[in-house]
Amino acid sequence: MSEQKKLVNEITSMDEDFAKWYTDIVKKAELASYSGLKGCMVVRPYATAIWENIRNELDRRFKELGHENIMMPMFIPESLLQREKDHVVGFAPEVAWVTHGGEEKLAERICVRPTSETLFCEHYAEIIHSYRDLPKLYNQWCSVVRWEKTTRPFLRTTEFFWQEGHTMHETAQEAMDETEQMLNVYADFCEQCLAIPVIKGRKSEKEKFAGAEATYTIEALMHDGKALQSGTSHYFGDGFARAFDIKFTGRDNTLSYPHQTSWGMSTRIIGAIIMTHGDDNGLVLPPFIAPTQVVLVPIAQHKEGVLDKANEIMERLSKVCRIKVDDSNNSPGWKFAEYEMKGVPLRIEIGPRDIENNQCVVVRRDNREKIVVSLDALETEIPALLKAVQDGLYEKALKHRESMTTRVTDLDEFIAIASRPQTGFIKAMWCCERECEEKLKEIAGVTSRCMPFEQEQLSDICVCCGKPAKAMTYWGKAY
RNA sequence: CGGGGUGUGGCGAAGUUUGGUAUCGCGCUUGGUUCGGGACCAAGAGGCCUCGGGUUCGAAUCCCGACACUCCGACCA
Repeated sequence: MSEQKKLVNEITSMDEDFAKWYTDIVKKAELASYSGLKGCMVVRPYATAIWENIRNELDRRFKELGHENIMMPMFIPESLLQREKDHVVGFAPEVAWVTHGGEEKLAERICVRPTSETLFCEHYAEIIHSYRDLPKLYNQWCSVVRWEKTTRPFLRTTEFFWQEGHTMHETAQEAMDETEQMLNVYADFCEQCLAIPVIKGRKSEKEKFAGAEATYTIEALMHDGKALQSGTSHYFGDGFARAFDIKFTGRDNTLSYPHQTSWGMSTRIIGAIIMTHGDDNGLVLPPFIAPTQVVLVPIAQHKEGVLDKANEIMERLSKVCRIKVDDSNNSPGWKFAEYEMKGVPLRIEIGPRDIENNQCVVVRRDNREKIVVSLDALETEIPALLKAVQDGLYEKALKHRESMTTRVTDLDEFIAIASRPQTGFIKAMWCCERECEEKLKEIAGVTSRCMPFEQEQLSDICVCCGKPAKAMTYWGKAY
């Protein structure tokens, strides 16, 4: 790729300054712009359309598994937030508070939801009375607010959009199964629809959600060798149920506490798409979620018959893909660059010469390959090429992750790998003690990403302290 | 929250050291010629120089303060 000429010179190159490259794409591809309030961004129509595609597919998958959507209030009274001790301690530092209604000072402060566990619990306490009321499988699409100190578009913003699933179950086993099932939904979605390979695993005690018994995660590796948590699923046991006094009469006619889960994926995933697939010419979108999958650029469109042909092709192809014609007065070269920057997976060029030969030129965004396609074969060729792009992106991302994953058994080597400009994933054995986790953070600057479900025995001892190891763990620098 | 950087038409910048009529490129509007990798010509429109104080005959420029963005840390799903 590096030998390819850089055609879009408005975007800073990745190697030069990755952070600037990222914000350049966010701005130039018209994904987001800043609002007047710190950390709050305008999600522009293009990014909104991407999010809608993500959302529709996830929503479909959730419902297929029996989940129902619900809409909770955005405000939480302080007393309610404080019901679960670990939870409030975890979130208090980043909560936005409402103190006034109009001019009148409120008797009790109200928090803008940073997450909605407490609201769901309050509601569940009201509606769950019998084992016959279980399970409750609820989900909501909403935005939440966390007063972050450092913000970046999509990756960390004051307000962000997400979905949060909250479920209640009769038994611990059922809840654990749900936790795992939803993590798998996220992982499959990332790999199949977004072409982002992920590592599934469990978070350490230090990294787990405030109030959870166990937190599971899918971790993706970005182009710069940093990790991004891309989705998360928690098992709560009955901790919240006890704190919120949610009880039901069981099959044996005794009172029990239900077992709970929660799981979420946010607009942060758009950041993951940018940083997994993007290149120096801009965004590269996986066809599955691209708002426009094919852009048709007419060449010499003022000439007789060209626009008619273009519209005819669009008409035909709109039955098999999301396609649009750009018949604006910009030059073809301008259009090529523009849609590359916006990451449109395929471009069709059609001009007088093509029409004469009953063909068109199709160009892939991911590898710039130019393919001459007969106009008669478009309905089969275009979907096949879209699939090829989708698969190609996944393969490329997987190869990249593998090339940046290092197995380490020695502490000095660990530190050496961690201090490279692009750390990547480090796989190493760990005793699972917090002391070693903190030490590795201090001397190598990495955090534990997860203990993967797929374990390997690299050695018998912890890479840090030399005591017996309990789990092979992924380490890295994270967003 | 600590340390650095930046803030000038829609976007990107010059001008700030040494105070003196607001500049350039891109974009935008109108008309015309173009059209297979960011076209060209001509004529136009558009600026409380981030905001608030201060110094001065005079401030984009000097001083004080605020805010925002951004990078590096810390924190943080």
